[in-house]
Amino acid sequence: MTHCHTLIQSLRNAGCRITPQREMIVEAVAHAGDHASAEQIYAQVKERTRAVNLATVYRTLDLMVEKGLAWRADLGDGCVVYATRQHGSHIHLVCRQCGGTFLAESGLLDRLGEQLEAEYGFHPDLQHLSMVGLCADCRRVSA
Amino acid sequence: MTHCHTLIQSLRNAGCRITPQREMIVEAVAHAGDHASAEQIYAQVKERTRAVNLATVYRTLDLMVEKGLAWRADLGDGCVVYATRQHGSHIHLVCRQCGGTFLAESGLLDRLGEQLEAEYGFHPDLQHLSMVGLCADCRRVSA
DNA sequence: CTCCTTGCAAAGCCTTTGCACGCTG
DNA sequence: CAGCGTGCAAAGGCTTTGCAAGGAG
Repeated sequence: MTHCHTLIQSLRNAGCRITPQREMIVEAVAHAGDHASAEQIYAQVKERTRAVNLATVYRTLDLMVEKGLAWRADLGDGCVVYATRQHGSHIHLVCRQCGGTFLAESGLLDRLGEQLEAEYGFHPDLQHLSMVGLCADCRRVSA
Repeated sequence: MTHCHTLIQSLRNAGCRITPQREMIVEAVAHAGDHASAEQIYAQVKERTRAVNLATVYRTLDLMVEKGLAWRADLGDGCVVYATRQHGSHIHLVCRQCGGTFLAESGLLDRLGEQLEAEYGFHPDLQHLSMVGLCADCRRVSA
């Protein structure tokens, strides 16, 4: 995983020590796809070794966010997920009925971002965005 | 507060019993302005009487949301706020630096909502929307 | 050799729940 | 009077923290 190397390198450059735990956690986040919770990262790492503690996962994730290597997205309902930057920005569509999450192009947001910036001076983190609502399936059912 | 009467009446019509606690909590939410946390509602009610429990506040807020009398907005970071429907829809702009929250016209979202609906079949709750980012002040400081 | 990181366990925080009593309708 | 709603206290889930031992640089 060449991308992991970049991330690890960034951590090293930031003056952080590289431990086996950190390597595995970073790789897990990078592999995790669009988003993964702390618990999911933990589970993935534990498949490779028992020698990792959940507290360490939290600490490492915080570290990655702090160093700008990953995003933390709060999907609401206490559901927090992490993703490496390379996955790019997108909107998390969270269904309030079935709890499912879907992804949408964040290009839709460019215009909104510009407007917020122009009118309010507020610069939104579009990578972090999540929207609650009803997904297509649940709308069909409740209709 | 005539609006409170409407809310109370709605509760009654929904088959709920009207207790002094519920009246006070409903009034507190209606007065609370654009948004208030459970804790803030609790504090506001306690100013009038000691005879209310935080658990009751949570239960009543849940009830109001369930009956469609209030919105629950998850601002991220475990910060959850409530507002009565009369306050209308708006975007919560949450600054990740200073923690401040600002309001923006939700009209900006109409277009986005339509697009999400057309392209993904997803119907977003625009009233519930919050966006994390950097506010004008914090951008100036960190620049 | 220094001191950053880790594991463990305990504490925290916010929210929910079980239960018996009390009040609404 | 029937049974919903309340207070109290305890449990719950997720996350953070303190501390001593261990490993990176």
